[in-house]
Amino acid sequence: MQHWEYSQYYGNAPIYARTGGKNPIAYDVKNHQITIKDIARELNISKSTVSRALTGHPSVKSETRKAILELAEQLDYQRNMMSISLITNKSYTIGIVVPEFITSFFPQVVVGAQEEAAKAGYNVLVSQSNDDYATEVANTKVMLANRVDGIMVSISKETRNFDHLKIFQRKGIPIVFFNRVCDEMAVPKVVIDDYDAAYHAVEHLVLSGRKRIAHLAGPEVLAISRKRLNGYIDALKKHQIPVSDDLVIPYDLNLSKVKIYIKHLMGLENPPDALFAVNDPTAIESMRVIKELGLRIPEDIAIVGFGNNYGSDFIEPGLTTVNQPVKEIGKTAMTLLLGLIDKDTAQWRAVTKTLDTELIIRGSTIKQELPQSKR
Amino acid sequence: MQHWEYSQYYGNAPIYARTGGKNPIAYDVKNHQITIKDIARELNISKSTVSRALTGHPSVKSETRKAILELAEQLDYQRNMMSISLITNKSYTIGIVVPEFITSFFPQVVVGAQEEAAKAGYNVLVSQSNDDYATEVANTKVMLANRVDGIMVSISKETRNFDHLKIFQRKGIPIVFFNRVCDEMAVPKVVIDDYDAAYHAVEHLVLSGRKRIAHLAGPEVLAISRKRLNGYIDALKKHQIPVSDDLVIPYDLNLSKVKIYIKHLMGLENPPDALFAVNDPTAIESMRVIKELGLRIPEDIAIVGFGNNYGSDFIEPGLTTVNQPVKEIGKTAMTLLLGLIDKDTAQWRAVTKTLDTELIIRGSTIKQELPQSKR
DNA sequence: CTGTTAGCGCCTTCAA
DNA sequence: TTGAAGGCGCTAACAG
Repeated sequence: MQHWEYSQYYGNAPIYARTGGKNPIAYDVKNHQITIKDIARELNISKSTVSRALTGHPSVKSETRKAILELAEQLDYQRNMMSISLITNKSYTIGIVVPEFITSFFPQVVVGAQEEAAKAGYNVLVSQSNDDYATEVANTKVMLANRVDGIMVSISKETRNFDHLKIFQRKGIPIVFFNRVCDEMAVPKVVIDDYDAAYHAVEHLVLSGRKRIAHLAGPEVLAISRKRLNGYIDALKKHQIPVSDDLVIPYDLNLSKVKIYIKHLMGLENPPDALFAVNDPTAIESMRVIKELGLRIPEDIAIVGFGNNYGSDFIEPGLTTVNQPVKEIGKTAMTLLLGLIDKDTAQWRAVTKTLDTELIIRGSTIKQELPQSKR
Repeated sequence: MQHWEYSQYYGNAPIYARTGGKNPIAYDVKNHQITIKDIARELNISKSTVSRALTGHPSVKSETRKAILELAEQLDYQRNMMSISLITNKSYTIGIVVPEFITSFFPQVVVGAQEEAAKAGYNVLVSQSNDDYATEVANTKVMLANRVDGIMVSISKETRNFDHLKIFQRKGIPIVFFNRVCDEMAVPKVVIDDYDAAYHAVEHLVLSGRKRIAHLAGPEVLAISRKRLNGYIDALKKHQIPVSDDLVIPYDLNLSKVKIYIKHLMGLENPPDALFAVNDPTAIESMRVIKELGLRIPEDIAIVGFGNNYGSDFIEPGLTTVNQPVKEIGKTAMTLLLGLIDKDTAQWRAVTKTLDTELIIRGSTIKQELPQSKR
């Protein structure tokens, strides 16, 4: 039996040394991962046989195979993925491009996507753009340079030109959009039914007796904003409530501006009795400002958000909002993406998966007995 | 390593077909990244010359160089990092191991680290363990298999055995711990002064007149928990307040158990008049339960959290908590880590960087006029 | 069943 | 200033 030992000096370069063999060998561990060559040399057989044994090829004498596998385990051999990548021209890496990492939404999507990717042996490279177009472009270049096998994208609020993403299409690298999608590209998308969710959210306000419902709308560039706006409009129309331009505020998702808009709205001669905010952070910030103005929620004004983000349950009153299956979005997008890799581009189908949402009703629209709803 | 500028054609479709040359060539874009070989063949010169020109080696006739660079730009040549990795035995990838991705803390740390890594041309591979030991071990194996050049680690709450991390040390792959560090490993660490921060947080409670201060303490395995506990104890001692075992609740960071503990505490014959929670999510959940019990914050019981997480400013009342420089933690850890890469292990120094914290006082400890403090 | 050879894309001697 | 050859670690095709 051979005997291997590690030197215990943490400060010094750890030496991987073998004693007692016919040819005592010493691997400087730093910069020397065990290779097939090492195993072949040690057992005095050819590299190809070692490779075959390690890859499970049947044509290896069981005796030889056993010796190889044993030694490999002993030496803690790990196949160098770089060479594989070089051969297959694949990186086994998926890029994920998101606009931000501050709210819990995108991190959670990434977690879902990650788990799916891991199952298939893929790694995930995440980049966030701070909702900045130039950064997004730079990030996608990095993805390209890293030869990602596919990308999952949610665009920044500034992105109007999609050339940096079309490059991927051209190179045959599959793209899947999620959440904030690009309408002009015919690629798979994972979304929720923003229109429908918004419609129901606003209808909920109407049915609870509100007549003047304001909307803090997101940037028009984002399909997601347009759809939510349309849902808002159609819900009002359906219930014969006039859509007033005064009450629809276009806004760029910059939270620091919410205060201005809310003060403006509440200062109107005929202020709104409800607010539908394009997302939860906006809704939450609105609530803060409204409370600062000394108004009561939901008595003076009801609030509905969108996203069921972290915090929307413990703010007071609890925020009525649209829940979306966050992890599921990540998983679905990744599954779609992995399905496209290694497939001929001719077979790509621009499917759009629409996941279900659910309106979660809390104290910001309906006065509740408890300080807030149970979880 | 030399830098190579890429073409900036955003608007035009970079076409991988060149017309008008003596041998018009067209590359099937799918699965055919432009290589040095392509350029050499096209210009009818040797591959080595092309390589030299692209890497900025001076010994290339300026005429030849120009032709090469031009064609490279035209064809949008991008050096294949895999071959470089194969040669240098480096992946230009840093692994980051975190316990969770739900609260904003770790995502923000990752963003900070990412930015630093990108500057140095490194990519970042993130894995989260869901605070599960087995997952953490599996994730580190993935890091290893991917030949990361270094790892940044914050351990899970279950991790008591560090063999999976010591492997990196042995292989000469640098490690830097942050936030939740491992005391028994002599490697660089980035932390905040948990003891000091806890001390001041508790002292703040004492100075505001509280006498019976409870503590929901984190798992003893985590140094971070022990330090916060010690800060708590010493602050009490300093002010001649007896430390009562009844008021120190050991808890495993599982939020669903908070309710039990709070009910227990508030049901005591002599209930606490203040609570120091080991982190913000715990503090926030405690506030929820306390409000459910019909008690007032801060009149009946004051609350202090730790972390200044997302949400601690808009919960009501605002949560007094310890702010930590989140992005800075990521940046610092990454800088330390990058400094170790390519250095001889003998030169590694187990420095510990301690970043400054700040106690943010809000309505959960001091009654405030406004619904909550301004941002 | 096993060994030899070639090649993935790139860089780096060595030679011209 | 340029070209040819070798090698990074691995797999696959082709011989034995």
